[in-house]
Amino acid sequence: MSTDQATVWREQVGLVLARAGRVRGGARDQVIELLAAQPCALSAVEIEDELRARGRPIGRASIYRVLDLLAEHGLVERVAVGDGQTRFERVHPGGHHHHHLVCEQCGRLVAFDDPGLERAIDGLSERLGIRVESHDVLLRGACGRCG
Amino acid sequence: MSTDQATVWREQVGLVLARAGRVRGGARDQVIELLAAQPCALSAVEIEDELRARGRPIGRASIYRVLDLLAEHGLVERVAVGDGQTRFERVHPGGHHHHHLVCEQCGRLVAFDDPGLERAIDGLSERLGIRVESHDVLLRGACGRCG
DNA sequence: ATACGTGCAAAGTATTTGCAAACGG
DNA sequence: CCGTTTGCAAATACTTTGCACGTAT
Repeated sequence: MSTDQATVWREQVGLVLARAGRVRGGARDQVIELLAAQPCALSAVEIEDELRARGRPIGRASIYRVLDLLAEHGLVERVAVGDGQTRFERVHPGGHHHHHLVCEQCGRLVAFDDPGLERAIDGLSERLGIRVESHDVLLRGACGRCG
Repeated sequence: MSTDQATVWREQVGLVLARAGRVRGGARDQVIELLAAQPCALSAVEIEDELRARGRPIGRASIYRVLDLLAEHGLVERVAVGDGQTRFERVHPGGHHHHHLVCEQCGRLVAFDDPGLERAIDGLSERLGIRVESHDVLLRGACGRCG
């Protein structure tokens, strides 16, 4: 068995979808393959452009349907950066999740994680009398290259 | 002088816009008045609906222009919740900013703040070698009423 | 008078949906 | 075969822009 992150995720996706009675298809495989190889989140439009650039053009509607399907099964996570585009990135079973910095200079999306931040957020439930199911942190600033 | 939050903000807006050479207008005053009275963020569409319901219909384009103007001058902040709508809420000079919880049951947007969270985020700049200009935290879960 | 403000209609962009054809098991 | 998947085109939904007219100072 493989421990490579991309491969693990690809296998996980295959399992979950098969169990859900889904049949494989060319378009979906392409989207999954592309997402598996990404270090960070991509939008539907970015996926469309990238696949077209690779000579595997796929209908935009299909891309949205694939992303919806993956999101329903918790295989990808929606990342809202605040420009009018929703981005998607793989979610790993273990829960090892991270957050993002949008670089205001180069526009790149950079991932990071921080245990202290997670701890601070975990403490909120109790302190505020709410139940927190999930959370997102978005930073704006300058990335390591631009800073 | 008033210390009421809503009034302070309204006065601040008047000052800044006057200094920027802006002339008052009916539509803008309505939007500002509405935002001043809000406890939390509103979208352009919500503003339009609310003003229409109050018998003061205003063109949607004007609402967007007013919000853009206010945002340019740092008088409102954009809040992205991840449904395809941008929301806006007043920003206070002192910087006393907060974050949001989207209740998955009732859909309400609830504000909260937490010094520990801010501290954790402030520490990131150094630890990650990036420069953080601003940040947003979005929680999903159940609010006090629904939890 | 002059620049700013406003509304309407049209354009733009991201996303969703309907439907018929192609495909997988 | 039969249900799933796909692509296309059309429909939505939010937001932006162009333009003619109204208004504040």
